[in-house]
Amino acid sequence: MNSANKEKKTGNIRAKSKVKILSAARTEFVIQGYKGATVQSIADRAELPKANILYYFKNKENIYHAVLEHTLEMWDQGIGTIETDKGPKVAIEKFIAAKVRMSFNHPESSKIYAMEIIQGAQHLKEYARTYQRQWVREKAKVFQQWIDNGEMANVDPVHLIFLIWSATQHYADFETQILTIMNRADFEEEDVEQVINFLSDIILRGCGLA
Amino acid sequence: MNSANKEKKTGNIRAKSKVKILSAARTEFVIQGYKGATVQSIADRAELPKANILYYFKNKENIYHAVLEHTLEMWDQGIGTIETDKGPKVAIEKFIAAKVRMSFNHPESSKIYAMEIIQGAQHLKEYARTYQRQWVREKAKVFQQWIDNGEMANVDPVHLIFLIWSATQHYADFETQILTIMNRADFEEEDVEQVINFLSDIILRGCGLA
DNA sequence: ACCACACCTGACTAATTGGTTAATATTTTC
DNA sequence: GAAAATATTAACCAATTAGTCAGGTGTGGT
Repeated sequence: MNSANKEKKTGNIRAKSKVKILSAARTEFVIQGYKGATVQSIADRAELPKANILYYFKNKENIYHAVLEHTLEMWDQGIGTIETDKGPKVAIEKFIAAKVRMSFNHPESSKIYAMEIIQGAQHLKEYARTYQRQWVREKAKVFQQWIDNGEMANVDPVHLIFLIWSATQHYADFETQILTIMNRADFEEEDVEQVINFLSDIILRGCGLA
Repeated sequence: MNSANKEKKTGNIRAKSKVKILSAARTEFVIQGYKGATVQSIADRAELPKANILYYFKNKENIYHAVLEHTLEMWDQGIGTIETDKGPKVAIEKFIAAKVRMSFNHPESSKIYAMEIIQGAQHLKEYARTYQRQWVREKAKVFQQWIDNGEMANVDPVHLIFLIWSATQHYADFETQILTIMNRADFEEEDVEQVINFLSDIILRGCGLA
């Protein structure tokens, strides 16, 4: 038996447990914060004994790192690439739509990430930080070309990315406040589309792309 | 001597200590989170013995509540009122400017508030939550009238408020990320004006007010 | 059957931390 | 300047919690 097969078999139960633990951990870290979330509370939520958690993850920080990494992976997969070959309007529209859907479908990941940044990104490795710098610069360069070609209004591309970023992320991070203000218990499917339409509408017009 | 004078005198040292403690606490709560910030770490930052902290504030939760309350007061004072008597353009411009300045001048307050909301607003009293609902509804009503009068584009007023809120708040909460992306150590005075101009420009145009 | 290895977990420990207390010092008031 | 009120602080305690460990149980391969 080669090592790939072995991994697949013996890793099965391992993988399942890890997923369960990480899911519980994500929730606990959001609600209680890094220090406030206890290994015991994660264990309780995952319905596993505490020692079992620490069998799969060396320590609490390791769990947190795994949660963070998962978030970054998902972010990269979901919105890492912007479709730039059909012009600014499609690019912005699709970017907004993808990011809004991410916010509504995975609010916890967004929240974890937000808290990490707010607290100074102490756990984020250097490469994760500079990676984003590269990402933004790359996209900004494309926007700048569109501006130079007169395909969209002359707005600072970097700040435009911040704007889209913040406006979309807001629906995940400030979920609680938004629901309170809208006097609702939960978001519904049509809310997602409404937000996408609203943001696309106003931001496209703001970019002279109406 | 009347009680006002008495308060003024005996409250002097008390007030000074409290300010020092709250300032230290604010920083600690931002960096470490509620559970992560220890009374000792607050004491160290305030350069006071721990027991002295607990002489002025019954317990840790009390300190946190005081920090939160101070934040809400400042928010209300700085941006509680929108100047609505000069039409939508001035109203939006001034609101954006006030909120951006708040973000750049008091990022820690914004961060504390953001973390509180992200974690489910567990410490926010009911009145604080519903107060904001009233606030948003009131402002939204004004926007709606402008829309009905054809003074601005037909955009959902509530989501417009969310948009301005998030875009401005972002510069406080995601300070770390933004500085990294812009490859800067700190913000400067001209950054504030640039952000105000950028956001006013794009949002006003988005609202058909260019 | 049996071996090797992965998986599981109750019980324990050392360190941290919120909060108390009681004794001392300083300031205010008259 | 003495009494009263306020402020200060070291020492202590009970509770919580991250992480260890030793002794299990299951399981797949031969």
